[in-house]
Amino acid sequence: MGIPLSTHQQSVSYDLAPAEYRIDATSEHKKCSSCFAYELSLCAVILKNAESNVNGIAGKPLVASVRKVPARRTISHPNEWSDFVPIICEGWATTSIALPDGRRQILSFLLPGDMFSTASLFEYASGRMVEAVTDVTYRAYKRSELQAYLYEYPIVLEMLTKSWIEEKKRYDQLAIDLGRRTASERIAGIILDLMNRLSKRGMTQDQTVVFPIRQHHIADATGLTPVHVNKILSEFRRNGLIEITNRQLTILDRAGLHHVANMR
Amino acid sequence: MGIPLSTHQQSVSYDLAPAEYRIDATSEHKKCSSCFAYELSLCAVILKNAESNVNGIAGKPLVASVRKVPARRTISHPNEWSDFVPIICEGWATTSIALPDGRRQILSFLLPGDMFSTASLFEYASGRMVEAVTDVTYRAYKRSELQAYLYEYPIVLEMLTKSWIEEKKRYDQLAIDLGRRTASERIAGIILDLMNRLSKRGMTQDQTVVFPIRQHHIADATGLTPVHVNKILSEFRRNGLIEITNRQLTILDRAGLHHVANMR
DNA sequence: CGGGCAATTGAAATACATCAAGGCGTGTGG
DNA sequence: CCACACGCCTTGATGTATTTCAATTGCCCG
Repeated sequence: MGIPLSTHQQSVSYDLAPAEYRIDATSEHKKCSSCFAYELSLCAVILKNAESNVNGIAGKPLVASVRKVPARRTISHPNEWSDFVPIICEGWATTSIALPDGRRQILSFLLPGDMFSTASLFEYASGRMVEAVTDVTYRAYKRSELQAYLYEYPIVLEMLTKSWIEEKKRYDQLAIDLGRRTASERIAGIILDLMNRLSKRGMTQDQTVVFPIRQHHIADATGLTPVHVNKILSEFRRNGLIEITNRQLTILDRAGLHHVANMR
Repeated sequence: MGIPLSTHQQSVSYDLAPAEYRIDATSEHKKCSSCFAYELSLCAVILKNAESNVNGIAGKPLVASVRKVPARRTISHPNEWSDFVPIICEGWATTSIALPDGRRQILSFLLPGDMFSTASLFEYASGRMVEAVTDVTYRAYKRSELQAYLYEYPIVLEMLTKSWIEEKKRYDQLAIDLGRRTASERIAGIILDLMNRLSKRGMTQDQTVVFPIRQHHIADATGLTPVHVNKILSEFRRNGLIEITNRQLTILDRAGLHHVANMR
């Protein structure tokens, strides 16, 4: 019939990343506050609360286990049960869902500061697969503790609803991208979107970023075929829009790319 | 370039549906509890709380304005500001987003008991267009009051997070549908999904339902062209899977349809 | 040095879009 | 009551964006 199969054969056995060590968040403060995404993420809120140690529960600082996963390893399986809420500290990961026959759709790329999903605060299994693109380290907060925090500190709740709304907007964009945009638009769009998110985190130098994702990732994120992604990327290069060398992406003609993306 | 334009030309001027009358929810109890979606929706929770009138805020029952909108009218515009959280009582509606050039993607069909979006409890403008398919009546709760309710009654919050998670699952499905499924799968899938949701509401008689949506709605929901939708529906009919007459859809071969949909 | 993963390219196939025309049903105005 | 327009469905012919298939290359890593 013509079904685009998954583009990435999964040869990894079920293998939960072990908690390497447990720390309380405060003791890691220095480390966290130097994180790329510090101000964006829940982490900042959590740590600041732990610091301004005034009322009841702040006396008991939030415990997070730090975990590390090598590149290309599965971090969590669709129906894996977990009592922890993970937030990325370093590296890139993907969340995706798959059809039984292997077709796969990447829902988002996870960057430092991202929770796997906002809903992970309330659900024990996300229904999604999370995979490391590069080596990844993430912090896993105990869900029950984080929830207690949530009810205790209105600002945390507020932060959460805000990021929920953000997430919804991204979903909406994803839907219209996949449903109604051409291949070039989707690919240009995803590049620009990633650039934005990276630059918010201070992870760009001028117009270039380290760009660890493979073409098959782009394919799975855009609902296209790796071959076709390749052709369109070549076209972008030919037209002087971008340049990719050595896992580094640089945008040569931002306006041009924006125009191709047909952005909002 | 080959851009599928919107399939539905919008000739409706900006026109906010007027609040026809204001009532307090308790006085409408009989009406609401006979609603198709009574047990599924927030409404039940709200009314039951209003009834079991024990502590503080329940003394002041939630006020909802009931509004009616004729078929094909726009209910709310993408950046329209509103202090109300709407829940459908009767009729079908769509939520969609559009690109500047007119391409459009339907994100979901709204049925009785559905909120426009779970996030509408927290955001003043959804970024989405909501349009009536049939005549629609909906209830608009004041956001501030509903939020107070939320913080007061844990069960309401619980209900909300549950429906949030449901919503997330639907988003995920939408993404993989649009990104990775064939036209036939998408269309069969949407039919089965609607049947499920309708039957949960008691809106089916045996295998047939009233089916007010047009082919262009299916097109906009599946990311396809009305023409192509038509061809695939014809095929379904030819193969004895479904039958559509007189705004009524009946499923003749559920197993077959399921098989075409390639469902989970 | 071999083997798997990734990128690249060309040729052929196909799923879906576009274009075009006609029909049917319903409401509307003369 | 007819004429007419309009929205919707239907169908065929043609075009094209994207997939599939296949083969080659380079690269990194053990």
